[in-house]
Order: sequence, then structure tokens, then C-alpha cells
Amino acid sequence: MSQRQVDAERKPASGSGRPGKNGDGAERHEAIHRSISDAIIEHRLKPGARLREDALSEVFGISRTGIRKILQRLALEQLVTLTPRRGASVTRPTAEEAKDVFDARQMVECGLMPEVARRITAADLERLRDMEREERQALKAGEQSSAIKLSAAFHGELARLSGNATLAAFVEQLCSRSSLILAVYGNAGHLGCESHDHDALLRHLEQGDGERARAFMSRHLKAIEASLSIHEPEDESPDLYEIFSG
Amino acid sequence: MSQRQVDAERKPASGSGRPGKNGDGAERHEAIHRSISDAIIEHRLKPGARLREDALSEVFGISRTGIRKILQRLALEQLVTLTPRRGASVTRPTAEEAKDVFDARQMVECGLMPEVARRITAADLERLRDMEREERQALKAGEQSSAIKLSAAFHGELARLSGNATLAAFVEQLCSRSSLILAVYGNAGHLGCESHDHDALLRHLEQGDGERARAFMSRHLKAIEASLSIHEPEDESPDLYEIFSG
DNA sequence: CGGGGAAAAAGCGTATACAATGGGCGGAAG
DNA sequence: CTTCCGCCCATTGTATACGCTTTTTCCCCG
Repeated sequence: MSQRQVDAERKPASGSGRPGKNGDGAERHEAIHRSISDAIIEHRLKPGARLREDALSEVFGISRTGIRKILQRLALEQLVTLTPRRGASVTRPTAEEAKDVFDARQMVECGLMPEVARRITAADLERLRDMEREERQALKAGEQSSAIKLSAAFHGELARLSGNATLAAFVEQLCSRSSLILAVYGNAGHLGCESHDHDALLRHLEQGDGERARAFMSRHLKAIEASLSIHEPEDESPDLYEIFSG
Repeated sequence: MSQRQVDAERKPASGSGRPGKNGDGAERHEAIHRSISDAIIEHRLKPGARLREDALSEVFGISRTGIRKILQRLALEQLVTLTPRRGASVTRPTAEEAKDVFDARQMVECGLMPEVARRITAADLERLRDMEREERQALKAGEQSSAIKLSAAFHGELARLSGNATLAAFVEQLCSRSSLILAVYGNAGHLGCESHDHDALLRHLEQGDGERARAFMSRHLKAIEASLSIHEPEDESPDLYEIFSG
């Protein structure tokens, strides 16, 4: 019916922008993946939201085959949950998963700080300061969505500076999941990362003080985790015996 | 022994083989994934080996669609490399990737040891000892393939005892990639893990000495990495300018 | 008026068909 | 004899069609 179609990435007059015919598929898939991924990270798609294949294929103008591929990838990145015959939905992290993710971040991101402090260059610092500034501006403008995404990007970029691509990719994934966790357990109005924290962290890195950066990152992550209100989700199968036997 | 079901005889040449016939597909896909995964980890499929889709689809008796799905998952796990229009091949890790993987293992596996030491139970110890025994037997019997797989499984199981599913999955992936790295850079006759190491590690864990277990794991991993002969692979695109301008 | 069952509809899983691209091989020319 | 160019085939990328399962809605009966 409605023929709304979203160009995940507008390419200016480079070949035909027609979805049916040409167009390099790999890039397009990548763009669609990022598009959905961003929507999830920015909380424009909330945990539990169902992602029907037909709808997505219509929106992005490709067939269900491509959508399925992207959905599978998102599932492996733990951003969507694929239940066997009920399709895809945005993952709703459990309290346990939340703890695991933050413990993992604690271990990996903190462990990376000394190496980052050793390798960081002036250009890197400048880029990170730009990102931090952008994040703060978004926050001030009330655009929580952008701020969340930028914060995750900041942490990811930091990890990439360690030079270890494997760990950087892992951190990036953890940050995406953290964004999901914030969507479920975060208190409104209290965004995960305080901008001042990022600024202070950069100062420690600038001074090459890896140990202090590590300690600060540890506190930073602990603060985020502590700001969560971990309420067990509505118990799907309450233990009636326990409830009524008391 | 994993259930390998290569139903090659499942060719529906007769009309009875309706395409809609729906046995439980999820389990089958899982089994095929494990089958290919094991073959790679056990070095029965060597790095660089090409994995053609229709060949696989014929071998496993499912259509290319399912094979593609599995191949994509393997690609995200970094076990196979998917080059855009040339299909899939077993990943040939670069020296840099090898370093990244071992650095990551150093950070995560060692970092996990204290928690593992805290949580390990007698039953866990027994199971791990069984695994270690099996591994040693395989090694003694000259079945390097099995030994490699069992060694990876040992490390993975250990990580799982930390209670952190996210980190455990990551470690498992790293171990798989390590197996690939051994295939490329390992010296013949010198398997990655010495069985005695695993035994000693278990003793430390049994005593609840997390710090010693961590230190031991660190040495263990360093030993494996040191046993590799990292030779840059034949340079695919030699820099002719550099060669001839000097 | 509420609950349960049946039928229809909607959505997912799988296979197959078709198109496009890249590589391999052969022929021709230098 | 070697090298380059062009054509054909092999193999992947994408779409579509079809069956099956699950869910939802509606109607009938209690």
C-alpha cells in the first residue's frame, strides 16, 4: 500500500539509485545494517519491538532474502533476537546479560587503557575531543538518541586505538549492547556516560598515564552500571507456590 | 563424538521429495555448522581451502540457502572469509591477527581465572580432568586433529565456569581462531597446548589460588604463542617501488 | 456474557529459478 | 613462443514462489 521507501544511504547520482536493478549490493546491505543498527542503538526501536521481514523488505526496497541476511547478522551481534517461527525482535537484555556485559567491559576496556595511553597521538586526541564535544552538544540539545550513539562510538574509537582489531570489535559490540541495556534498565534523564568523565579520561590519556586512565575507566563504568535500576522483568512464570505458601 | 549426518543419499530425484518438507531445520543447521566448524578446527579443512556453496549443499543435502546462512555465520566467527564474488574459503589468519588473538586471550582468559577459581566445584574439576585425559589420550594416539579440538574445548569450558556467558562465548571464538592460527604458523609435531600445563592449571584452580592460576595461564598462552613461527606469508602484492627504487 | 474452538490470515522457512560477474581457457597476432 | 584479448562457463547474488506453523479473530455454545 504505502510505498514509503527509505534510502539507507543516498548516493548522489552514482549510477542508478533504483533498488531493483543495479547498485552494489554489498554496500547497500552494509548501509541497511547500519541503518537498523543505529535505530536500535538510538532507541528509536525499543527492546521488544518486532521486526517483520516483509515490512523491512518493503521499507528498504530489497527482497526478504537480503533482509534475512542482515537480521541474522544483527542476531549474532545480539542486537536482535531471532525466535524460531516468530521472527525477529529487538533484544531485551536480561539482568544477567547486563551484568555480564558490564563485567566484560570492565575487564576489556580497562585492560586496554594502558596500551591506548602508550599509543595515542595528538591527532587521535583531537578527534576524540571532537567526538566528545559533539556528544556534549547533542546532550545539551536534548537529543538523547544521538548522545547515546555518540557515547558508544567514543568508547569504540578509544578501543580501536589499542591497535587490537579483535578486541576493538568486541568492545564495539559490548557498547551496542550497553545501549540496549540502558534502554531497558536506564533511568530516564540520566544518560549513561557523563561527558565530564570522557573529558577527564582524555586528560589522563594525554598525559600518558595509563594506570590512572584504567582506574578512571573502571570508575566510569561502575558509575554507569550503578545508575541502572535493575528490576527483574515481569516474571513470566511466577512461582505461585512460593507466593501463596507463605 | 559429534553426530555427523552427511545425508548424501537424500537426493530427491523422485517426485516424492517435496520442497516444503519440513523436518526440524534449526537443529540440522546447527549440526551442519558444527560439522564444518569442527572440520576447520581439526585442520581437516586447511586455511585457504575453498568452500563452494553447491558442493556443500550437495554434501549436506540442503539447498544453497541454508548453506549460505551457515557460511555467513562462520564468516562472522572469523572461521571463513567471504570475498565478494568469489565465495567462501577457510580464513588464513595474518600475523597481525594472530597477535591480536593471543593478546586478547591473554587479557580475557587470564582475567577470568580468579573468578573461575572462586566458582569451580568438584564436579567441574572432575569434568575438566576427564577432558584433559581425553585430550592427552588423543595426543598419545597421534590424533592431532582431535587433540586440537579438545584443547580448544578445554579452554572454552574453563571460561564458561566464570559464569559470564558473553566472555565465555568470546573466548570460545578466540580458541577457534587460535586453532586456525596453529594451522598456519604452528610447527608440525608441536601442538599448541602441553597437556601437563592443563593439569597444573587445574591443580591451582583446585586449591582456589586464582592468582597463581592467572599467572600460569599467562605463561601457558605465552608459551603457545612463542612456539609459533610467524613468517610473513608470501607477499601477495610486493611493493615494487620499494624494491626497485632503493 | 464469557470461553473455547475452528477457520482464516499472516508471517517465517526453504527451495528453486534467473541474472550478473569474474575467471579460466583458447585462439590469434606479434 | 609468448602475450594479449575475447568469449564461455562456473559460481555467486538476488528475487520469488510455496508450504507450514502460529496467531488471531470470530462465531457458537455453555
